[in-house]
Amino acid sequence: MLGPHVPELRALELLVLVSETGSLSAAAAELGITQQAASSRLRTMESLVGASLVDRSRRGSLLTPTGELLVQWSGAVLAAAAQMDAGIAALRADRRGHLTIAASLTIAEHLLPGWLVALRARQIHAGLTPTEVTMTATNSERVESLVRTGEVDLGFVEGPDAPADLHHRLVGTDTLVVVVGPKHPWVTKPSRRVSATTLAATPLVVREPGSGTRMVLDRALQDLGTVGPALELSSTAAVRAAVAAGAGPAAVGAHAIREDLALGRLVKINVAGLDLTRRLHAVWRGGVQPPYGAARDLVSWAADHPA
Amino acid sequence: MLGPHVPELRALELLVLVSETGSLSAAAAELGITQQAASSRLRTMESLVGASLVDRSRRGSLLTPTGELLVQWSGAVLAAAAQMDAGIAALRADRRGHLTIAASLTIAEHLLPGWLVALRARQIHAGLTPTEVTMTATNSERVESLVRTGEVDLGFVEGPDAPADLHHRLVGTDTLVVVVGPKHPWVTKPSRRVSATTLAATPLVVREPGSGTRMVLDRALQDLGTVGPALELSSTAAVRAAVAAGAGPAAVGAHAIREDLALGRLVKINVAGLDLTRRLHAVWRGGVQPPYGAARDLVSWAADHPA
DNA sequence: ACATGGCACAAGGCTACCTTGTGACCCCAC
DNA sequence: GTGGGGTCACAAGGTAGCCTTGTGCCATGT
Repeated sequence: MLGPHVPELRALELLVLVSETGSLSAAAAELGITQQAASSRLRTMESLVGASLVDRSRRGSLLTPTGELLVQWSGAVLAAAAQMDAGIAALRADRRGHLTIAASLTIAEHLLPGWLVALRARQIHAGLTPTEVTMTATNSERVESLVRTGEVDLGFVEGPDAPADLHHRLVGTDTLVVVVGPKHPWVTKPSRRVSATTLAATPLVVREPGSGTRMVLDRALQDLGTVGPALELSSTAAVRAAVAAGAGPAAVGAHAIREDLALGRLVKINVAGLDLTRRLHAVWRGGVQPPYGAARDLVSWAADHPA
Repeated sequence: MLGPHVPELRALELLVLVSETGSLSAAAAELGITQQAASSRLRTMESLVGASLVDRSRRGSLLTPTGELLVQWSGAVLAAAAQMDAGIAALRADRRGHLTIAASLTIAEHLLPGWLVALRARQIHAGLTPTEVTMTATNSERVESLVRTGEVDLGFVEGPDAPADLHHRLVGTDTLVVVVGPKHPWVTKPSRRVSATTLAATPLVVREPGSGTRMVLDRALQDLGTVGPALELSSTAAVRAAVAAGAGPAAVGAHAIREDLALGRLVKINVAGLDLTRRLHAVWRGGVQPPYGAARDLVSWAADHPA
């Protein structure tokens, strides 16, 4: 829950613009509002935070140290918001004549928005008009089929290997982590370590077949003889909740549960000798190179900037 | 600049709460507003984003896939906002009877808010009432003096070494990066590499004396015979702007210029054989252990969770 | 001296939000 | 079957916040 002293995004944006332009009226002009509106918005923000943020003078405005601090913090918030903006823009974009992408949920959530922001920034920096991108988020299996049928220009999938019949390029890897609820018996094991065979013999909370996470897990356990799942759910959030409630162990992407681990809602279990590496690939049809200029840029940026 | 389709923080928060509680009215209750207000807020958010985010049913509400995606993105935005909230709370807190902290600017900006959020979460998780923290952000020199005079309970400083006459504990390290503007002659050097002596013989854009960044730089260059600075500025933002405009090279913390590097506003230069490591220390007066329970928790959490 | 640029104050209108009141619907328990 | 608890939507009304227009002041610079 957010306290009552946090300004809204638009107010933070204004403060950052004031810091960059050194003037209230210039910042207002950038936002397309009047100077008076900016002045008042800033005032309410100052009374909200409880400190003066801007030193107004007759020839411009300079931030106070507190203001600078807030600008830094706003930077992080607005960077995340910019990623969301890119994601929303991709969800909204008109589907014709633009670059269409399908991505697995993990990639759509955590990686793709950042890539889109970077692509856009680079295009603007190069004097181009930014490409409009349309994004579909679905599981890896369906992403591959969308690429095969040509419904999208470019796909991003996750799984143990690259798909065989599509051109691809590795754009990242991550590793699944095995977690249990805080009251699970494994929590008391020495160094919280269990063997791969123990894991394979335990009913797990898993994602639906066709998801990259599920494929990696099935592949890792296939030689150990699997037992049926305890529960099969179609979103990571549902898996997290089920595991926290004690439904059984699960293997999930590390970033999705960082906060749960810190708060003790979930506990990480070490599993010896099990390869839970998930490979993230860009995939496309046709030539060896990704199709368009923008798609090519996006793929090479992604490949060069692992998470 | 943020597009017009990004909801405000409160709206995002509502969506996350709906996702967690599975009910519009429950989410509304948590926020202290009526169910109708929540319903309308959600509606405007949906028309803003241009997609339906929640499937309303007679017994609860479930997010659509798009809604889930937005929740994930909101997670990043709200996490950053929570850090800002913690920071603002520390700026606002009443100074008596609470834990008072002074921190160098870098730490106050990038690290401390996260630590405060974690401390608060752990205290709540342990059933304690969270400690109110008061924070002052200033340069390392003044932080040390505030700790010495007892005006604050705990300090966080950065510099080449730990301060000699205070108890301390290492809570992180980072490395300064040498950058120049995109049109600087060094950009064309092979592998963008210059020698330490070349750097020492060049007038630099520096922070004011007393800042940790400055101390690290002075210390690293002291045996090479320094030339006077090109410009002396009292904030990292000012340094970044000056360097980008071509005022000369500067050494700055890596995280502060990540975006500038990606956009090509600044270019990183490799300097051979120069130790620009900055050590981040918690410092306190009195016993070998940090004073209070909360302060001790904070320090050990910080030490155990490097950035 | 006068234009320019920067900010604050004041008044007015509009919009958007929130609250109260109400209705429809479903599930469950009795 | 029927009433109670729960969910959400619709409607009406008030309020408050925000934005715009209009104005004044002051410093700088030409």
